[in-house]
Amino acid sequence: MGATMKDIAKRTGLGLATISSYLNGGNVREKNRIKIEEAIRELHFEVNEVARGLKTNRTKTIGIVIPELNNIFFAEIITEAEDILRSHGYATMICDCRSDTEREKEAVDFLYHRRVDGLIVMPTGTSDPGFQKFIRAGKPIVMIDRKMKDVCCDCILVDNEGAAEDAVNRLVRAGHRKIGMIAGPEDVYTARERQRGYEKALRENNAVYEEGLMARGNYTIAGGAKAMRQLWENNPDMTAVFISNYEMTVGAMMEINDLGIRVPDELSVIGFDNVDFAKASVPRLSIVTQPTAQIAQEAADTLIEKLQERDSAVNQKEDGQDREKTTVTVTLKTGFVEGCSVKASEKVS
Amino acid sequence: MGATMKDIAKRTGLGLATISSYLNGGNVREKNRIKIEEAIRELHFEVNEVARGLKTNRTKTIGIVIPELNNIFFAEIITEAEDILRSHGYATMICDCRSDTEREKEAVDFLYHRRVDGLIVMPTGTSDPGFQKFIRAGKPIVMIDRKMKDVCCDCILVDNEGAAEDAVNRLVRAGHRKIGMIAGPEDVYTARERQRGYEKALRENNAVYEEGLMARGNYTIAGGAKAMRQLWENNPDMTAVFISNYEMTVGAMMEINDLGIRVPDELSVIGFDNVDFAKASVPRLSIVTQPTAQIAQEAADTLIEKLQERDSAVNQKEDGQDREKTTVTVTLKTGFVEGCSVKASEKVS
DNA sequence: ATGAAAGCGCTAACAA
DNA sequence: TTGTTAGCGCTTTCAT
Repeated sequence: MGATMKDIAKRTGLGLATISSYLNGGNVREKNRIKIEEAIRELHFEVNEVARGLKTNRTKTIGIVIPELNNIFFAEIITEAEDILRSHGYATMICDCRSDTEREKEAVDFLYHRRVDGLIVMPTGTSDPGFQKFIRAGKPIVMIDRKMKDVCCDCILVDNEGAAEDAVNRLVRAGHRKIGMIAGPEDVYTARERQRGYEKALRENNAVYEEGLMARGNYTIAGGAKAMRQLWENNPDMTAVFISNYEMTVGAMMEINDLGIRVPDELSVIGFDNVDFAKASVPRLSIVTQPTAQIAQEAADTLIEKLQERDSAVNQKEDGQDREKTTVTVTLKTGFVEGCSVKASEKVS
Repeated sequence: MGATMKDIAKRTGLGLATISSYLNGGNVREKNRIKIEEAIRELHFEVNEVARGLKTNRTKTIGIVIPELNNIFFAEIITEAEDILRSHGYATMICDCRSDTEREKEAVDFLYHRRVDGLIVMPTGTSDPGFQKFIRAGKPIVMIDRKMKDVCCDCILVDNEGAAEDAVNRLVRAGHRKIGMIAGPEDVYTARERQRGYEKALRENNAVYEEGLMARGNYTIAGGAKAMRQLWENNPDMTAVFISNYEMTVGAMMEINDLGIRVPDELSVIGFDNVDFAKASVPRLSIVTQPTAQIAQEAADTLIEKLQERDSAVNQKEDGQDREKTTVTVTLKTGFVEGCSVKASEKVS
């Protein structure tokens, strides 16, 4: 179908090696360069990356495994990361595992068969779905958003604990004492972190911490709605609530509307992620924001760096052993967008 | 690094063809099957899909080109499609071209080099970014959401005109006469279709159609906000508005809140896409919904079918020529989710 | 700077 | 059913 290097060689009367050299930025006599370029144009030649991949044992492809593509937070990161990787010549194979550990395993396996050069992952569960295979094969992994005990790799995290702490502190500073939280599932890393921040803020401010002030929402819209209702019914004296992810923020707002709760007069609210939603809410929501673009940039950069390290290590085999597995963990700061959903309570401490 | 078929052959004392046959579901003597499976397990053998792809000229990979991954409508479709394709053994390479025709060209080229077997695309512009190359190579393309004159391929569309018409009709039936529309960019297929539906509904109902009642919002949040303000300022007697995509719906709602417009008392609103946002709005928005899962299913099915057709055509070469390029265009119905954002006006016709 | 030739891991004739 | 062999399109020594 398409022309191959052989065709170019024949057409130009040159050898295969010369064509290859030309294609890979090697030195070629001016005269030949022109001939080659002409032939390429006339024969519509395009490098076959598959063949190249077979030979070099590098597919120039990165696998991405995420819990949900259909989720703005993840989607924003992936968009950025894909863009950066592609600009470096890397294709990305995205696998959405629907927050299911079984599917996650399949996805990792799938990508392994496809011989991707590296992985960017947001692990769903707490146990390794097969990352070790990649590590053993010397293929770098960058973990995003969540950390994992038994897998040794680079991590790009967000200061979830700090974010939650800061949010709750803002409520405390506004004079609130009975502050509820809608937390995520216990088995999710970020959820635990955010919960810890909430508890820390309360402790340090000598505010009340009661079991009943924390409801779990499972990181879903429906979960957020249910948790909100539960909190509202069980805590008539609660004056503020901190919601710890986007989906639950949406769900909670739905429920708040249904219950006819006036924000911020009856209840102050701080949500999470998605500035657009926050701005379109009535009243505008105050929210914690995550640096999605930065996460993507760090992740892509880290991975590409590791990949290049590996490439050059092949050429100058000398340092084959002293390649210490130095892994980096970057923790990024969150942001805060002020809305009108927090009311200064009577007493300001 | 990993074991190859050769290793398995050596280990079992069998020939390469036998191993290959086993791997591809051929018949192998029970005794040998066991030996092979044992060797595979012990050597941790995994098929190298890259090598297989080189040989068969099939990468079992589908390219997806979309304007924005970071957009719920697209993301929902992609998630579904990826899932279906993967379950059929196809990997997907997603390229987000940021609604930029230049990037779109690059993406199509990129995927061509990667030798993907087929394409699912939502074209950004109106001219071919390189699809012909795929068609010429016999690689199927399925176009989603938008249609394109000069490219002959299967299309999965949505009845945009009907959707808009229906929405506006609802407003008319509720007694509205001065109905505004926030339309999308003129060069986007769906935008034109939706606008046509709006105009048709007005015409058929003898309602007023004035230039000033239509504002263009560019399919973005900011655009939607600006268009809303413009409509509101120029049409003091407008009692209802139809917003023709999700982002603009969000933007319009922000502006409505900022302007202090009471919905639906002062203004009735019908938005587009994203049920979650609609439900979380105050009041709950009435919206047009698109069948994202169905779109994905149709697209994936159509593509897979074409792919299989092509595969079997290779084996039974007889019908090489009578492979008519029969292309299908499916148009799916939209849905409507009733909220509380439409008020019955005084006079009901 | 260029050419010849070997081989990456697999599939697919063709033989046996 | 199984083994042998020849490539798929590229990169990469090793000569020249």
